[in-house]
Amino acid sequence: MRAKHGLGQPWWHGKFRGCGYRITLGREVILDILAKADTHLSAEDIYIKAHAQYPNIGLTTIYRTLDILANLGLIYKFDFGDGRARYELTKGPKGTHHHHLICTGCNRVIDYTDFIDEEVELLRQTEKGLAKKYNFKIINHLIQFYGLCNKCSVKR
Amino acid sequence: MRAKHGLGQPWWHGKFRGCGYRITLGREVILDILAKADTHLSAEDIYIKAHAQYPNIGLTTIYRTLDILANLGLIYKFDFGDGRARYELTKGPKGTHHHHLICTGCNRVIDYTDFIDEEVELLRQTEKGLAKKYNFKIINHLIQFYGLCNKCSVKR
DNA sequence: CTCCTTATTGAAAATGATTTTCATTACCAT
DNA sequence: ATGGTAATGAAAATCATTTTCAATAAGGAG
Repeated sequence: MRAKHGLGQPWWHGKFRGCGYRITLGREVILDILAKADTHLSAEDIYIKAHAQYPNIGLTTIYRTLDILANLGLIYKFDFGDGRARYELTKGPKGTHHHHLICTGCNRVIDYTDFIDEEVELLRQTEKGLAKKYNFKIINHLIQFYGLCNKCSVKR
Repeated sequence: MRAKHGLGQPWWHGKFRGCGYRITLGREVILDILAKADTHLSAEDIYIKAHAQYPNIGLTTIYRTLDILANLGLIYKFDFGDGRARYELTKGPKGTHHHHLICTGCNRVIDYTDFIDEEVELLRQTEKGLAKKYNFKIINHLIQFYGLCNKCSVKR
């Protein structure tokens, strides 16, 4: 536990406290799990893992904490089309911005970072244009590609 | 009703029949509503409208038909983050491909077509690269921008 | 046009993810 | 150390979407 960032307090304590939220064991466990995750976890996935470390935690707390984290912009909430939300730290362990490639056959999700630079550059320009034209303050974007992975492609 | 496409049968009858689906009154009503819609309708929105024209229709039929339509690629299914799916004809009345700008404050959704050409061109290239690298057959893409509209921006 | 197979339908019940309620517990500023 | 208040868990409530099942209706064959 206590996933520290070098020395001192975990990186998120500051932002958390600054917004009037308290640091609790449950929240530490949840953030720890998110930080270590290498895939996109659902609320229940997180619950299972958290429960192993801290059996008293309830699913309700998972949902509440994820909601706060998403509002603070510390995590992204995704819908990959399978009826349950998935969560991911905004700045992953590697801090790499990525987009998703989703197989509609088996629901596999591939993170890719290729071409990201060109995409991001175009997005930046698009954002600027849209912000001006529609008087919108753009905060975030979502890009996903849907298709069939090689296995599902053959299977069909 | 009977939204014809010039002369002859409605444009979707062919694809529908070709896949072994039957043409029913309920389905005609639903497609008619989608074709006339100028916003992104939820299943319930469609149900309300359909029910006005054809009171016997059930919500179940709406869901089932939307599912078929999405599988046939005749409609897109979107998640704008408010807990209910929204549907839109793949080829709208104007046939314009567009992306979405979503206000996280009030859930308003703006369709935009600006910069679409550049976006689509970049996506095409990205798709090609991804398809090769990950051995994926890419069928579709999703691009959404999230932010605050001017009203919500001020309100906060 | 009539018959027959089979897809489709509506109503009601089931499902399953997420929220809410509420009494209890535990941060943490003072 | 302690009081005010945010946070918690359990259980119940919501709510969109699915499933079940018996009844109905497309639409091809004859």
